[in-house]
Amino acid sequence: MECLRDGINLNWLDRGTSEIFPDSRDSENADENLLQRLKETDRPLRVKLGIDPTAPDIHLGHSIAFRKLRSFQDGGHTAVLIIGDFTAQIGDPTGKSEVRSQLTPDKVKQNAEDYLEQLRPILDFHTPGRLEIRYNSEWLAGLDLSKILTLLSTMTVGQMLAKEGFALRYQQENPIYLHEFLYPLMQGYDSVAVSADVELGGTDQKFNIAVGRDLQRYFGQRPQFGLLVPILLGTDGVQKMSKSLGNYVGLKEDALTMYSKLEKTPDSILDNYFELLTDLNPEELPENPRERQKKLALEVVSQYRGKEAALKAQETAINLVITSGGDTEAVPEYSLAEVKFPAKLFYILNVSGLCKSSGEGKRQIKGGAVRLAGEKVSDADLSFESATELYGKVVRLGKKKFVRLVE
RNA sequence: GGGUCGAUGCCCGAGUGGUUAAUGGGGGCGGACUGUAAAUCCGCUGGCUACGCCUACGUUGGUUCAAAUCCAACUCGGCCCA
Repeated sequence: MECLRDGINLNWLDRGTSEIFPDSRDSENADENLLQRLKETDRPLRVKLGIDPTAPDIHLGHSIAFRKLRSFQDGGHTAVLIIGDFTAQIGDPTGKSEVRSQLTPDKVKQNAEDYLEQLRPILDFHTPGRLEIRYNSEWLAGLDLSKILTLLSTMTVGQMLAKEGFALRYQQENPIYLHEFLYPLMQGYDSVAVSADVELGGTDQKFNIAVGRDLQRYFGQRPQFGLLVPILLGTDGVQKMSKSLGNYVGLKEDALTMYSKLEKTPDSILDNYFELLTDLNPEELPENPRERQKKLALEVVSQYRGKEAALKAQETAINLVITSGGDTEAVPEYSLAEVKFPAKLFYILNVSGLCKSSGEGKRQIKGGAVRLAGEKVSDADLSFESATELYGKVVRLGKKKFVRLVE
């Protein structure tokens, strides 16, 4: 992924790419063949990627598009990050999406900063000209009604209803609000506002990106290319990765947590994860599925937390299983300072975050899931008189959740 | 605006006056097995430091000894008509 003009090496373009459109691979026409366009261009292309500042943390699922964006950066192009502070108020109707809470400008700003912070390991923030950050309220907030009507008049209801999400909801007789129709148009207008040459997005963004092309054409611009990346499946291997489903790996999680989640990646999606989340050559991966899981976990954690932390997480993870808490160094700590004694164990399970509630804590003990300093606890009402007797001990829930109790 | 149907626990979905946090499925969590996987089997699946006390079937009132179940108004949705 070297140079701009004689960029012979464009292999990165296809890795983990789900679809590029328009897609005429044999064409010499740079308007319908992105590869051709990349070879011909005499200036950095403007590669747009929109982010939604409603969710403060991002996970590996989001990382795919950003990784692709990084590839463009490394190829000498300009990443144009659009922070959808304005569109966030409407909510992308892609997916189920319901009423969105209105975010205050401050909140949006803070989310955006958090977001950018998490992207540091992925994107090139330093090389001049490689990154441009824009807020779409800049051009959307000031649109007047006549302009909005112009936007609206470029599409028909039939076209809107062709969008997968809408079609489904319409068919299932679920409500579709009129303002939701505006979302694709606003996102499309973003492309006009920043003169995008390429827009990246998940496959679920195809419609919106296509609208961008239409609008650019309408406003006399050269239409952008759409480059779609797959939606990453969650660690359950079935549903898409999402925080609300709990099958995610967050970009700002600690090394051990990330490692623990990744090392149990289901076999069925392991190859997929390697392709989308790493740059490793499939040929060079270990044969043994268990070793592959470890390799994946190590590799991905290294990207975000550094190699050293990743290796340490791996070591800790292995030790934890073997010794049930022998090497406790990397285990998250929980301070008992706030706990009032005498205290029940199920209460500690709750406040330390191991369980969602005291009730769950009690149930887990009954179910034989809880160990204290390696010993299985069977008394659901086990209580402790003082904190000192617990200092340094590791509480374990199930196989992979640990907390070390400290002063 | 009119008519009509609907709103149940994370999700779907039973229940239509009376033990009981409320059948069942999914999902989730835990146990066995294993490769800390998949498949399979089993258990758990409102909250509270808890022999008891709270809060729950769209909202608010009402009828009743008793209501998720009956009544009224309201809110929100679907469909049909305009």
